[in-house]
Amino acid sequence: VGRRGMHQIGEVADAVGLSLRTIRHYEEVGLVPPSGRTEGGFRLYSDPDVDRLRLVKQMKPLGFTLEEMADILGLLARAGDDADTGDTRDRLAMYASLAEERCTRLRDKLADAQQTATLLRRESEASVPPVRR
Amino acid sequence: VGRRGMHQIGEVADAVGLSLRTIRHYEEVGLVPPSGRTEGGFRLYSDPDVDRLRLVKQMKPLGFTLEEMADILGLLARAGDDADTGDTRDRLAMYASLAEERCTRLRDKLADAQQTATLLRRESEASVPPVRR
DNA sequence: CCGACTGTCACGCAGCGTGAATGTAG
DNA sequence: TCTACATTCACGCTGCGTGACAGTCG
Repeated sequence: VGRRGMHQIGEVADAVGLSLRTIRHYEEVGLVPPSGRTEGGFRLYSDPDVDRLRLVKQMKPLGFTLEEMADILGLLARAGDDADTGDTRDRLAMYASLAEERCTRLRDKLADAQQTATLLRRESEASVPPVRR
Repeated sequence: VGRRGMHQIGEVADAVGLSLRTIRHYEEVGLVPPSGRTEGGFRLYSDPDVDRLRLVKQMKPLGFTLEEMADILGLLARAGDDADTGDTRDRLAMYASLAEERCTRLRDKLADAQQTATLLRRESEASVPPVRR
């Protein structure tokens, strides 16, 4: 645990479950920039930064691009800060609908995956097993 | 429906739900080669070919590489044809285990996805709605 | 001063999407 | 002959993995 509640990348990677490369990549594309750096150039992440990374990780299965996620994080931030033309809410609602669709597609994929897993298991155990004993 | 129970790519794409590009790509990498061609060079897929494509599509959520899938399809074919050193079964069993693991990971992802979707929906409907009327 | 950690390039890779220009089927 | 469908390049893109080489922290 670094000074002033700031954490360096390795620590964050362990905590959140993302690779160093991924976290660095998220900075490159402006998705989750560290809120600080040490004199020598080490990235320093605040607790909110870490939360942000966690949210991104959670959001990943929805299949949004990193750019879209950045957009969403922005909207979420502005959604509380008032100054909503309502536009913010509208766009969030669109993303929410999209997310719901992706969820059902994910469910379908899970069903396919399970079917396939079952098939593989069955084929791997078929007609040979009579353990011969 | 083409002659002799053979189907051309567009038909197959519609039936299976894969893009032309994807189907062609699967041939490029040797995953699902069409079992024939017309004089002029049009790909012709037999019904078993189509089943193969369907299986691949079903298997996709498991996250195997195209190469691994080709391997698996080969094993499945040899699993019935006898001549099993038992090796075929063993490898299938390994893939089955892998598949089962991937399934639980998929379930986790689905859970994350749903959580996120719920969050987005809530944020998009929070505290503003008093439709002002 | 050493070892663990981190930094920046920069290339590689899978799995297609997306034209462009051309040929085939019927 | 016309038109819908198909063919082969071949480059583009996302999201990192994977070194290589060098500097920083404690």
